[in-house]
Amino acid sequence: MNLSNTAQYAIRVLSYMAVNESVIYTTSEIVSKLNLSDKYLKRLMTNLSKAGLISSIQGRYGGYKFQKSPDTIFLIDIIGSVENFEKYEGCVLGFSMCSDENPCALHHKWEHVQSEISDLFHSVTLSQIQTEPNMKF
Amino acid sequence: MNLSNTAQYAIRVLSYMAVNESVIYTTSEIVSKLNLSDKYLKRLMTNLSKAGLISSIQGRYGGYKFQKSPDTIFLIDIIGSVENFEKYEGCVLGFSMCSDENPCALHHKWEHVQSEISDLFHSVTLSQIQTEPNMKF
DNA sequence: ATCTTATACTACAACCATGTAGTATTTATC
DNA sequence: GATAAATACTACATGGTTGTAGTATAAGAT
Repeated sequence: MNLSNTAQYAIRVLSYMAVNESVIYTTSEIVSKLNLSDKYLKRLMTNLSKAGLISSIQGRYGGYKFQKSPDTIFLIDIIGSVENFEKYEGCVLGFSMCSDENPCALHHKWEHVQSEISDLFHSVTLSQIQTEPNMKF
Repeated sequence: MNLSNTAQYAIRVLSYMAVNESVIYTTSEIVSKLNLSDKYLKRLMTNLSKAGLISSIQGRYGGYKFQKSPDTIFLIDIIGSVENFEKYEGCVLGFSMCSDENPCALHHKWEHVQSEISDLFHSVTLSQIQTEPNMKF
């Protein structure tokens, strides 16, 4: 599906935080658990805060916690907060106008798959993501 | 779905050529019909030739024609000839290992959609793409 | 007030996809 | 053989994503 690395990180981080949704997480804990770049994660967390998904607590014993309840955060909210989600919903061949009346070569074949992709991202919330023992973050 | 521009171009060009599969097409004709960059298309055509999908005819009255019959060219062949298709089939969160036993956060939700995407690209050939009067290339 | 430990900001580097420019090569026609 | 019309090749430019480095700022603990 080719989500950007940043979007993948965002989903992984928030999934991890959603396991205990009221805990305050520091970047150093997230970095050690998810094994990703420290500096890059910090920037990402700032962006997720600005997007209103989480809130930051500065200073000693600071960190990040959810600003909205995980059951109100949809995958599209996460992805949309770090990149333009439209690139995943527009015409698969890149046309700005593509419809049943004036379709691209793949329009009819692709229509059904596209709606499944969109439905999933629009309907799945953070709290609906299964947390099972063997799950990786 | 976020195919690369190059992959989108490739599908559009070959869809256009498939309408009259035995005709020799010059880059200038394709450029004028599909309205894309002349130089970039030329490089793309060279790559599609090297990939074995089309063959080039140099010199005067030259151009490009199909090397394989359009009904033997699957979408995955086209995309795979210009970029690494695995990025569309791997784990949606980017893990190199992701399975039912050791899944990522989205694994179970995504599984079904992923198989629909893969099925489509693996099963649809150029000749199966509908050519209707209002279709755009 | 000062120290410590967090996040916030800004600048820069590396890489890849995309696109442009110019030259070289090939081959049918004359 | 010379010309014309096509593809092939090489180098460079641009922009976005990803990642790194260093400094600034905030706020609790003492």
